Parts: sequence; structure tokens; C-alpha cells
Amino acid sequence: MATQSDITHRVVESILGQRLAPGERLGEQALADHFGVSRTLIREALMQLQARGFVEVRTRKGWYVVEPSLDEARDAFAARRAVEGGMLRQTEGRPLQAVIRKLRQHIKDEEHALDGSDAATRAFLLSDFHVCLAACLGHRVLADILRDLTARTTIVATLYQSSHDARASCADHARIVDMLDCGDIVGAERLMLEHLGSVESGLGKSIPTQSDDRQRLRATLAPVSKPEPRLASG
Amino acid sequence: MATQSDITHRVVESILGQRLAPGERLGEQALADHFGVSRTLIREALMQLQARGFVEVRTRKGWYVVEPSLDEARDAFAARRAVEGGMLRQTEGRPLQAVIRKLRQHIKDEEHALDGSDAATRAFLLSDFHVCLAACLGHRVLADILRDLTARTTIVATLYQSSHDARASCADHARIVDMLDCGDIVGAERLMLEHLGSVESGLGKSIPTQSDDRQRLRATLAPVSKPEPRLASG
DNA sequence: TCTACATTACTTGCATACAAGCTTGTACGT
DNA sequence: ACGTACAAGCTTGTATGCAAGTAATGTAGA
Repeated sequence: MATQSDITHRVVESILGQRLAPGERLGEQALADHFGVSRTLIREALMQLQARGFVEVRTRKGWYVVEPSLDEARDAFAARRAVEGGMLRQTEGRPLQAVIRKLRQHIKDEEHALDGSDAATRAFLLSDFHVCLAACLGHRVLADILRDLTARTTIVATLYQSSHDARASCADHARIVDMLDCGDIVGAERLMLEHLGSVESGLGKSIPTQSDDRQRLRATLAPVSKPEPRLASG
Repeated sequence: MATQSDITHRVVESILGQRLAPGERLGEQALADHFGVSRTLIREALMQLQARGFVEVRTRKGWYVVEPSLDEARDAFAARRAVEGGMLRQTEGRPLQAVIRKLRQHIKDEEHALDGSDAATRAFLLSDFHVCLAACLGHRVLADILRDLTARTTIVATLYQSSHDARASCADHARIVDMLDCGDIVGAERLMLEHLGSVESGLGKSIPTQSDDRQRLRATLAPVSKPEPRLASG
């Protein structure tokens, strides 16, 4: 049997692993059946996820993974730049040996995932680096905030099919840690901002999947039939 | 009749207005009666507030407004420094006229509240300045984050009886906006960090109000009886 | 008088039941 | 043949009921 935290964890994990697509519908009964609990528990979990900005409810229609607009996507990245940049700047003058050691280990995990693991693990670890950075620096609140923020930008990346390579992200991470190791905090902040910028810049290359069901359906069905749309009589 | 958002809003407002004390118990039935709804809705609202870090549940005992430890209190302020500092730094090179106009209006509201309004309005407006700053800069996500973060530090201030004066905070706000008006972003950031630091430094002067109901009761009843505390044997 | 224990009242945890509304399918009328 | 109206099924929204556990109270015994 599953508890609320199990449910929320699993959903967030699925989002971070890009297995839950934006706009995807989350039926209460379906989730209840899946987790073997009643709808009550599912609703309570969904409420928490709603408060954290992961899902939204359309009254009497259902729960959906959020689909940020391009503006909202940019806003999420701007928030991450502010938070992560500010966080790094605040570390000035602190001992960072232990932090760097843990981060290097994390990067090793990332590299290992680049070769063998599945895409979900890869996406998760790349996001988790930023959470881990906050946690290693002793920022519990910021770690929580970044967990949600990175999830949000992961949704964005899924939605707008970010072209940014996992390998490039991992290399960015390594460079950031190297810079920290040099004691160059300002440089690390600059690299971090560049990193986030390059991930963001991979966006918007492709037309976003439309939130509207009609438009999504149209986009989905468009390529299959011949130029002349003939789907009515079926 | 009240909806969930009404309930969460009211609770958050009460926290921002320092009318809900940390450690205060929130009975489901009591809230349900107060808002004229069933416990189901109350629970869903409390779940959202839990996800946002405002309340916690002790199994089969009840819901309580969180009581951050001194460490957690410092962490919350550190988070605010990172977020608000980083946010200001990211504004470099942007037009700020409209922003400054709105913030000046907000400060006027604060000053007006200093004279006439009740303590709740005063506390709310002082916190809201920071949310307003984020919102004016176009940061929706950061505004949401700061709403929760300022609420958390408000709880902290209530718990540790921050000695920081409302009038001083308002003056700080005015100086920050003045600095923005000069186009000195770095200076504004510095003032903001100092402002947050001075609010934080007002903490820990007094022993925190004890979470335990008995001890709270003692604190409540202390002044009425004579110096010699004689309530133990009861 | 103090302590150990049983009982009682109360609170949360969870599931179920019912109400309200949207979507879809069908039949009827034009 | 087309459009509209109506009805059935499915989904969410909300309330209620019961189970499980905790704290408090009262009572009996030493």
C-alpha cells in the first residue's frame, strides 16, 4: 500500500525523469487503482503537487501535468538563474572541500548514467545536481525550492523539446565544480548562469505541443494522412 | 461558503499578519466549523499548506503551524538573501521606471499603515514589499516563492520575537527603491542584504516561545499570578 | 496521598457514498 | 441529410461514516 509521500514522490520522479509529459491527464480513479488506495489519498497528494506547481485541476474535467507557456518557461529559467546565482554568490568565503568532494561524486554518477542508464535516470541526475549543490552548501530550503524549480524546467524542456545535450550539461557541471575548486566563486556563478542560459536557449526551436486538446489532436493526426485531410467519414 | 483557496489564503494571511502563532494547533473540525465546510476540504487545504512548509501534521494528534528551529530560521533567511540578492542582480540593465513607481506607492501604503492600521496589516505589508518587488520585476515564480519564504521568516520573527522595528524596515525599503532609482543595482542588492541581515539579527534575543502546550499555557498565565511560579503541582 | 490502570472522549486517517457537471452517443424532428 | 435535444456514463467535488490511535479523566488499590 502506498502513502501520500510515496505518491507525490513517484509523480515528481516521473516528471524529473521525463516520463510524465506536460498536459498528460491524471485520472483520480486510475491513480487510485494503480497505487491501491482510495481517491481521497490521491486527491490529497494531487493537492500537494498543485501547491508545488506540478499539476493543475480543471474543474470537473481532471488533473493535468502543467504546460507552461513560453513566457512561463522563460520565467522559470529566470527564477533559477536568480536563485542559483544568488546562492553561489552567498558562498563566498566558506570552506568548500567537502562540498566539492560530494559534487565530484555526483558528476561521476552522471557520467556513468550517460553511458549505461536509461533516459529517466539521466534526466533525473542532471536535475539533481542543482538540488545537490544547494543541499551540500547547507541550504535546506533552497534545496527544496530547487527541487521544484528544476522539475518545472524539466517539464519545460520536455514540452519544448530542448535540444540541449545531456553530455554537455554534465560537462558544464564539471566545469562549475572545477571553478569552485579554484576558489573562484564569481567564475562559478558565471558558468552556472551560462549553463542555465544554454539549456534555456535550446528551447523554442520547435513548436510547442499545443495545450488545447483540439490543436494537439490536429498536430498528432496531421502527418499520418495524405495531404488532403480525410478523416471525417471514419 | 468557502473554497480551498479561500482557506489557504486566509491561513497564509493570518501567518503573514502574525495572528497565527507558530506551534498553534489547527483542529480539522474547528476549521471546518469556522469555514462552514466539511473536514475533507480542510484537509485538502492543509495538505497544500503542508507542501508549502507552513504547517505540519503529527499523526493522530493534529495540525500545527511550523516552529522552525534556530538553524531552520537562519536557513530561511539565508534562502531569502540568495533569492532576493540574485533577483536584484539579474535586473541589471532593465528599465525600472514603472517598477519604481509601483514600489513607491507600496511604501506609501506601508507608511500609512505605520500610523493608523493594525499590527496585522503592518506586518503583512512589510512582507508584501518583497513579493511586490519580485512581481513588479516580472518574476511570477519568484513572487510565489517569496510569498512562501517571507511567510516563513514571519513565522520565525513571531517565534523568536524579532526586535526589528516596522518603521526601520519601511525606511530600509525606501532606501532600496531610492538606490534602484539611481540605477545602482549593486547598491540596492547590498542594501537588501543588509536589510535582511538586520531583520535576522533581531532574532534569538529572547528564548523562543515553547511549543509545548503546557509551557504555552504557563507563559499565557504567568503574568496574572504572583512572581513565585506555583502551578507545577497541578 | 500517591500511583497504576481502565475507561472515555476526542482527533486524525482513510474509504465510501452521494451530488454535480461534462462528454459522448443516440434518437428524433426538420 | 443535417442539426438539435435528450439521455447515459464517466469524472470530479464534497460530505459523511467508521476505524485507529492518543490524551485525559476517573477509580481502585496500596
